[in-house]
Parts: sequence; C-alpha cells; structure tokens
Amino acid sequence: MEESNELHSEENKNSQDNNKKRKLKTPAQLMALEKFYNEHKYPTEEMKSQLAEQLRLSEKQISGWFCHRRLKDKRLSRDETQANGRQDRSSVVIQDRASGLGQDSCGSTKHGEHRFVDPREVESRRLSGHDFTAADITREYRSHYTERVGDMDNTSSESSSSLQDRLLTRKEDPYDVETSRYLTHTKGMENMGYKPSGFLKVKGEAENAAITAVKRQLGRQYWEDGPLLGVEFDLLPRGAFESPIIGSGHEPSTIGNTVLRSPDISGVKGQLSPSTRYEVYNSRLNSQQENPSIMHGFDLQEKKSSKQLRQKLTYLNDTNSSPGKNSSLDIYDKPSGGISAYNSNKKDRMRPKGNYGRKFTSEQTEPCLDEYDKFMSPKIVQRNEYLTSRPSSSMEEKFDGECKAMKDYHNPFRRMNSIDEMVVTKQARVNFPQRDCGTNSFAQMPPRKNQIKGTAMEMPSSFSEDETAETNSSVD
DNA sequence: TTGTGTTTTATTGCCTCC
DNA sequence: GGAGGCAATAAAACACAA
Repeated sequence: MEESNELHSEENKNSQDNNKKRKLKTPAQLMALEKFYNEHKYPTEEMKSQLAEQLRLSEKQISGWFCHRRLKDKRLSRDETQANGRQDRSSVVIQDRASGLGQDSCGSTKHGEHRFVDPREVESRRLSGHDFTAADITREYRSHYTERVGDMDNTSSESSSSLQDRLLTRKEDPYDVETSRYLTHTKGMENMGYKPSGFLKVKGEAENAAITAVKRQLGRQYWEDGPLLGVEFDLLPRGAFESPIIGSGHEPSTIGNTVLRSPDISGVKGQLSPSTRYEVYNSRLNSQQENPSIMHGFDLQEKKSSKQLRQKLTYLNDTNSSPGKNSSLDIYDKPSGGISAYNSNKKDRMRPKGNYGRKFTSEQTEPCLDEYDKFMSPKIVQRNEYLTSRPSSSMEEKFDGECKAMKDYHNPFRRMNSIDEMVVTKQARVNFPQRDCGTNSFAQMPPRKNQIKGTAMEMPSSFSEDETAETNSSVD
C-alpha cells in the first residue's frame, strides 16, 4: 500500500514536472500543425484526435495550439491593420491580399471586428445547402480562388487561412499535397466526421447571404485580375527584380546555369517565428507568382529563376537539412552546412531560429517519422541534391519515384479501403522499408489511386501545360 | 557571459451556443 | 450545464546585442 502510494506520488511528481515545464513542439509537429491549420482553422474533434494521435500530442495540446494559433493570426491581423491604419480601404484590401495575414477568421462570436469573410463561408454555403463533395471544396481551396466564386471571393477578402494556404508553396511543398489529399478524400472526410465548427457553426444561410451581398458590392469595385478601384499601376521596369544584390552581401547561388539570388528576407528574418518566416518567405514569392500581372516584366528566364528560387526557398523553409537525412530529428536538430553556399555571411546566414533551432528535451521524442516527415524527407534530399549538384537522371527518377510513392504512401487519415490498396501499400513498404515506421497509422496509409507520374503530380491540376513544361524545363 | 526582448506553450477565466 | 472558443497571463525557451 505504501509502495503503491509512493509509486503514485512518484508518478504524480513526474507528471507534475512534465506538466510544469512546457514542451516545445518539434519542428515536424509544428509543420504538421501549421499545415493542418492552413487547411482547417477549426478542426473538428475527430480531426484533433487524429492529429493528436499522429503527432503524439494530447488533444488538449492540439486544441490549445490551434487556439493560440488563431490568436496569433488575429494578433498579426491587428498589427497589420494598425500598421496600415492610414491606408484607405482599397489599400487595406491590397495589403490583405498581399500579406495573407490581414484578416482573421476568428470563430468567436463576440469579436465582430474580425468578422471577415472566411473560406468557411464558402464551406458553409456548400455544406449547408449544396451537395458538393469534399473534393470540390478542396479544389476550391486548393485553386486558391483562381476560380471566381461569384466574382468576388478572390477579390474582396480571403481569410488568413486561405491566404496562408496560398503562401505555402504548392508545387513543392509536400505537405500541401498531402493535406490536400487528405481533404480531397471524401471518405476520409466522412471518417473524420467533417463538419463545420466554430465560426461556421453560428453562421446561418441568412448571414451568408448578407455577407455575400457585401462581398459582391465590394468585389465589383475591383478588376478581376488587376489593380483595385481603378488604380493603375505602372508596370515594373524591366529588371526591377534584378536589383544588383551582388556584392551587397547577398550572394547569388548558382543552380545549373541559373543564378538564384537570395531574396530580401533579411528584414524579416530577425524576429519572426518559424511559422511566420515560413509565411513571409512564401508570401513574397507567391505574391509574385500568384498574380500574373506582376509577371509582366519577367521574361521566361526570370520566371524560371523565380520558380527555382521558390523551390530553393521552399527547401529552406521546409528544412534545414543536409542530404541523406531521413528523420526529422536529423533534419531539424542537426542543421548542417548544406546551405552554406546560399547564406554565407553571418547576418544572412540561414541558421535555425526559433523552434527550428531549439533543442528538444530527451523525453520529447519526435513522432516516429510521421507522415509529414516521412514523405518530406525524400524531397529534402532531392532538393538538396538538386541545389548542390544536379542529380543524374537516375537520381531524379529514383527520388521522383520515391516521392511519388511516399506521397501516396503516407497519406494521413486515409484508411484502408480495399484489398487492392493494401496490396499496393505492402508493395510500398517493400520499396521503402527504411521509412516504414512500424505500425503507426501512417505506415498503413494506402497509396493513392490515379497516381500521377513524375513531377506533374506535385502540381495542382489547375496548372496549365505550359507551366508544367516550364517547370520541367527548369529542371532540365 | 549576461541581460533583454521575443516567441511559444500552458493555464485560467469568461462568454456563447446547444 | 457542458463544450468550444477567445483573451489574459505567466513562464519557459530562445535570439541577440553588449
């Protein structure tokens, strides 16, 4: 009895100690959470549960993280609003569109000031009245409002969710594909009990109609793809983005024959959190890529460079890895000189910062190659290979195949649907045993049907052939 | 090495909705 | 009343400059 009490007190003590000290999320967990947050600001209970299980966190932690993440969004939103307080409405819209953080889709019903239009409204409309599949919704999200939703959704507002989503690289970011696939998997959605929550919960159709009406009114003031409110922007002079950075501490990196210049990220590198940096990096790149009008001054080479630059940055954002590292712990805990050529001086050197550079306690174990890491890893290697020395075609094929298989293989929340899928999964395990992480649910993820071969699978279906060819040519 | 500032995480209380 | 969410707060972890 005494022994038992002792044991209990010991456990309590341990648990208290464990609870007392906050534990930092591992980079992989953060990335997964961020990615998930980009897709679902208000995850359902089941989603949280799944996420918690897969990230080896408690549901409480998950809930708390999402809560704080939303607060962070809101705070950023407020800051941006204050910083741009003098801007007129149109400018605010511009800023909102560009920053991706200008709006918050706070689910609270008591914060009317933040009641901006949210993708969940679209979601709400669809879920409430129309028989759209989850894939449709996902396409809607994934296309980042390139499809005009009533000619206003992409102009009047986008939530930080969708914008952050947009901020994330879509072609390169493996999470993107992965979570997207999760979203597109209707069955998975059903399994997850996908349903509107939070903000969406309290939004009735009448409200949607009202908001939509406002959005329409606002939206009409904008051109579909052009400047706002009739403001003409001068085309950027040719080479405007070719500022002579050389010699100013930003050393260009060379990939093949293409010179990549480090983006002007020194200003944001200083104090931004990992996630924020992640957003900023991508927003800067995506802001160029998303808006075709900005591309006026770009010739093909520049576009090419931009793509490669983005790819490089994505690589930098996703990892601080060195080649050959498979585990996320390796990736994040041991930043190596693999990118030293890119950041040579001290000020701009790409060192891990924030959580990316944080040490993790010994008891804080990384989820054993959760789906994100597992399937990210090959790409990391691929990118690194690509950046340091162009991979041989066989290398490419190898990684390509691996990536494809891994992406198909490690699809979170997907469940076995058929024997065929199980067979394929088994095959995938044989192909990539080193990434098989035991009986983790992710390890049982069946491959995806309708696999797309090669790099094309990394692209949203909305991408044109030209872009596909272009991307391929950039690789060439 | 140290002090300071920032970010992240955990906790608590309150509010709203069902 | 319970669940879910937001806001405020404290504290830990980290970055950075002196």
